[in-house]
Amino acid sequence: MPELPEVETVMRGLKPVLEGARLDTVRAYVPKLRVDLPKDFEKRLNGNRVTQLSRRSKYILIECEDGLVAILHLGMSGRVSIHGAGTDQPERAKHDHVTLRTEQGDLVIYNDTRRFGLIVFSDQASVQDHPLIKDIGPEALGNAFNTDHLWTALQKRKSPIKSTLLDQKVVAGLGNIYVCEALWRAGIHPARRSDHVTRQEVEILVPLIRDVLNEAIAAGGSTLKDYAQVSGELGYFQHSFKAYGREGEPCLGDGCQARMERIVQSNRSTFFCPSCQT
DNA sequence: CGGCCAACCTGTGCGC
DNA sequence: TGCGCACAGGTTGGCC
Repeated sequence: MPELPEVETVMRGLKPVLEGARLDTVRAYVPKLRVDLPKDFEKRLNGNRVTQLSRRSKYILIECEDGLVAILHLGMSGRVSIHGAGTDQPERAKHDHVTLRTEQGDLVIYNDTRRFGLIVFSDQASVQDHPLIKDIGPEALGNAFNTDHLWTALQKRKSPIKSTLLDQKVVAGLGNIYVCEALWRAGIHPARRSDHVTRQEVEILVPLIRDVLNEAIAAGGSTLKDYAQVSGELGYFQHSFKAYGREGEPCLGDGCQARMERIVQSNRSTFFCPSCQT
C-alpha cells in the first residue's frame, strides 16, 4: 500500500474536491474488493454531502452530513485519480472499481488492480470503535508516539524490530518501505530482537521515523511501481530511497564502503546495510 | 497473547 | 511468445 505518506497525500488531494461537496453519481462496478462493499453502497452515498475527510493510520475516513462514515483503505495497489469538472472525463479503465461524481462535476475514480483495498461503512458516533480502527496504535506523527510508548511495546516482544514496527497496533502508518528507511537511518539491524533495542536507540529511532514520513509527505508521497498519485496539483514526485530496493548498491552512509543487502522477514523483503546497521 | 504462514488478487519481469 | 516462478507499498484469520 501506499503507506502513511501516500495515504496522507491522497487524502489531502481529495479534500478540496470532496469536502462540502454533494455526491451526485456514485457507482460501484464490483461487488467486493478485499471484503464485500456495503450492500447499499451507491444508495447511501448518492445525494449525500461530504462534511469532512481525515486519515487514521492508512485509512481515509469520509464523513457525510447524515452521520455516515465511509472507511477507505487502498490496500497494495489502490489509486485515486481526480478529474476536474470541465476536463476530459475518461472512459472506465481496467480495474476502475468505484467512481464518485460530485454536483460540481468533479469525478473521483478508485482503481485497484489487486483489489486488496476496501470500503466499508460506519457512522460518526462509533467509527473509533469500528473493528478496523479500534486496535490501531498511536499515529506515527502524533504526540502519543514517543520514546516511552515504543520502548514499552518493544520490551514485550522477541520478534525482529522490523516486524514490530510493521504492526499497526504498535505504531500506525508505517509500512515496508519506511520501516526499512527508518531503521537504516537509525543504524539498527532489522533482524535485531525488539527487546534487544536499547532505550537510547529508541530515542534516536522515533524522531527518525517522523523525519522520514514528514519528508515523504512534503515530497507529495513517493511514486513507485503501480502506485501513482494523480490527484490534481499535488502532482508527481520521484523520491529516492536510501535503503528500500537498493540490494547490491553502495550504502549511502557517511564513508560506508559496504553494499546494501536484501533479506526476507515474514515473507517481506527487507533492505539494509550490513555494516551501518547493527 | 506472541509469532508465523497462507490467503486474498493481478501483473510484471526473469530464466529457460 | 510460451511456461513457471518470484515478487510487489497490506491486512487478516487460522494454527501452534
